[in-house]
Amino acid sequence: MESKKESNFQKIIAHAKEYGFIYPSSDIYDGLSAVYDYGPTGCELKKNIKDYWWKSMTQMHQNIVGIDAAIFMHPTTWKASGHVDNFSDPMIDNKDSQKRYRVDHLIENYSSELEQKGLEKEARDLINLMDLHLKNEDFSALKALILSHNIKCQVSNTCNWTDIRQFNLMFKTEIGSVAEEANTLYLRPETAQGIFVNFLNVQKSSRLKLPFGIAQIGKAFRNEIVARQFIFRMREFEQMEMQFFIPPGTQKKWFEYWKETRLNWHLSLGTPHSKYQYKPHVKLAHYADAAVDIEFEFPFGFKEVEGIHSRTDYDLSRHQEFSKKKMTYFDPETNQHFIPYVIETSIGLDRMFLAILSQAYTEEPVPKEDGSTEERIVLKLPTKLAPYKLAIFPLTKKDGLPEIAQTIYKECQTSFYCFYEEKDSIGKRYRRQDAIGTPCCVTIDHQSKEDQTVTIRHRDTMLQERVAIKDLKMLINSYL
RNA sequence: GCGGAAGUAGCUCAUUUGGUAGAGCGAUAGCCUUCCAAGCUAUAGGUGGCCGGUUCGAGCCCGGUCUUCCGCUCCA
Repeated sequence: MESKKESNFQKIIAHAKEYGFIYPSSDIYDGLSAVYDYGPTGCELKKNIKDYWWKSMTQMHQNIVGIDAAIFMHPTTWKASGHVDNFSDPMIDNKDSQKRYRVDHLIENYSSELEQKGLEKEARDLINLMDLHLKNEDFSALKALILSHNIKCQVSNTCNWTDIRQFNLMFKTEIGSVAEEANTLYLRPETAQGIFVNFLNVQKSSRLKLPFGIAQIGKAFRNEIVARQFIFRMREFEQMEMQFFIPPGTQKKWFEYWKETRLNWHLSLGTPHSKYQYKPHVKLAHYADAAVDIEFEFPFGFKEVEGIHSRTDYDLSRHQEFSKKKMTYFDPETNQHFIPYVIETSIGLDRMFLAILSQAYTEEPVPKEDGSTEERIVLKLPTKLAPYKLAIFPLTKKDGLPEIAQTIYKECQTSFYCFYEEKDSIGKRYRRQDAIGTPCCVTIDHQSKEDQTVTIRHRDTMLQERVAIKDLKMLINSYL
């Protein structure tokens, strides 16, 4: 079973490349680890997922507006958010057990062992030394400290340590032509902070009253130590986030509201409920007072596709503290100033893409005329997400059929994406559209010249019906 | 990061013990046919991941390196 799932995942990856959904980045240079490019069909599908989310958030909610913040942000942003302190840790590996430790945890553990033995002074000295070396980022001194105290790995019970390495999960770069400490910029590791620092701008310019939300879609970057599983964990990825600002004390109610609303959004795409589950966080992040993941059953198991976090007033308070700007909201009804609480919904666009793709990928037997069966591969994408909505085929290349087909193409292309092809047999053309998930194909045949009708062939059922050419556009639009 | 496996045409794979690469599918053009991947003809496409070594000669042997996959590890 497991191996079948795995091989299915391999097939999805191969299919994604073959049909122009996703390629490895810089493919001609053998790819770049954990970075992928979206191809012609892939970028349409991705864009359609984005649009579907964006509209459900902004267009469908009077009190949610969008922004598009820059990827570069003032360096202090990341001090305030806690990313500079929490996102970067010196690590050390034990070569025998192959277990990795955070250096500070390793030394702190040993220090508390010393304390228990009554060696309180030694313990204190050790911690003081560690703090000094950590502050100076003197890794060789830190390693010497570990070795001189004979600190052992709890698994292998040896001191066979690697050198200490810094794993900073934020990508660094410099602004300006001179590389100085003060000019260090980070590529944002999450999009949320762009919303928080714009909270006052948006609230005032849009004259919004609590509760209200700010939505954003954008790239974020994390220098993951290990990034794997295709586009599930990439170093450059795209988030669709909404921060919902509320009065303090109402966070439980709104957390439940968004938890339910967001799951319903996923289910509205037709995916069976059994493919989704909630996973509450047991260990909460430093900023949260409640958190739940919405997990999807990927080919490699249930994994997070979206997170809903009750972030309290942590972010706005921290920005108020670091920027010295008041981040409070004045409630005219109660005549009170306060820092709003925040419920965050954060969905990984690439993960959503993978969820949609793996849910849609289907291999199914097709009975042939001679009684045998063959297999077809079909992407059963929701119609609103499909890259192309309609493929238009003249049955033959002559007798004026291509001309009629082109007329239909021109008529429809203003309303939705169409695909035109006259090459190869009709069956082959149908199957190619199955493979990229086009929900409908119309074929122009000789009868079309007589009575102005065409056959429309449906992707999932493979059934055909005859419709008037003049009704075609309306019919497809009714599916969207 | 550690361990294991792999890298030959767009894809799936061949190439018997070292003698400068083939097939199927796919692609393109044409013919014939026309409602579920039909047939025929022709064409294009590879300095065998990359670098180095051994050898008269390396896709094959050796070393290094990059990338991918699997397992561990990590993942506010």
